[in-house]
Amino acid sequence: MSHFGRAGPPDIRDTYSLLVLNITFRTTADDLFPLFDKYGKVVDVFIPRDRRTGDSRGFAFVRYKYADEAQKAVDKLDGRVVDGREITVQFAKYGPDAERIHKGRIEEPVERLKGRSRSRSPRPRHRDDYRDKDYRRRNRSRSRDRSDHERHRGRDRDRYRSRSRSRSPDYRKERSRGRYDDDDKGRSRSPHRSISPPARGSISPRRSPSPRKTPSRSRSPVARDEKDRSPTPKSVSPRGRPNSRSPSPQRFDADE
DNA sequence: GTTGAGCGTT
Repeated sequence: MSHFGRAGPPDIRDTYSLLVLNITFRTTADDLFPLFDKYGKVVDVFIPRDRRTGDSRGFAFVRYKYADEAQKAVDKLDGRVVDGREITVQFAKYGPDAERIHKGRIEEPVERLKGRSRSRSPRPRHRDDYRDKDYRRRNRSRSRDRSDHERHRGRDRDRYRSRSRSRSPDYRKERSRGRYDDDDKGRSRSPHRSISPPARGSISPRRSPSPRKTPSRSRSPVARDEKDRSPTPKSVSPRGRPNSRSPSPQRFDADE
């Protein structure tokens, strides 16, 4: 596939990694290999792609055997138009294992800085607030696994939702906190109001299309008690049958 | 089918 028939990094002992950016999404390692191999000995060419879709991310890693050749390739291929797109070739700053890289060369792993190496350079936010870009950046840094439930669909809607959740409560606190607070309090303190569904302001994480048919069992035992007791008060005898229908007979013991 | 700043896999 992307690799030369190998699965994983071949040998990064003395290789120089080059980062190729701005490449087309259709460009594959096979297309870059001959291009980079012309300027030096290319050990391996890897193009990070999505694990689900399998699409290229738009950048590739070209590993050279010698730094001089890599430098030459950078100087020659940097700015070269590939597949109708100007690619950007530069030395990789970070290694696959977050190891220290000196001039694109992967140096020996440093135990002391290993934990700290994770902290990448704090790149300034270029765009104002791109949702798609943001999720990609975060996922790449934190988790490689990202959901594709909404990749190119419902950007406005998603953005709104995200904003609402992302926004700190303080933001709306100044605005609707007073009103909501009052409402919440009145709703919470009012015993006559059983359970009130979240009108708005609170979105349920998951909606159950098929509600349970037995809410009285674990919902409100008191209601059941009252119901049972009403029609058949004799049935429930605290003395005759201490624990036959009582949901919590321990109470009696505890009470005593 | 879409996109475009960035740093990687058995």
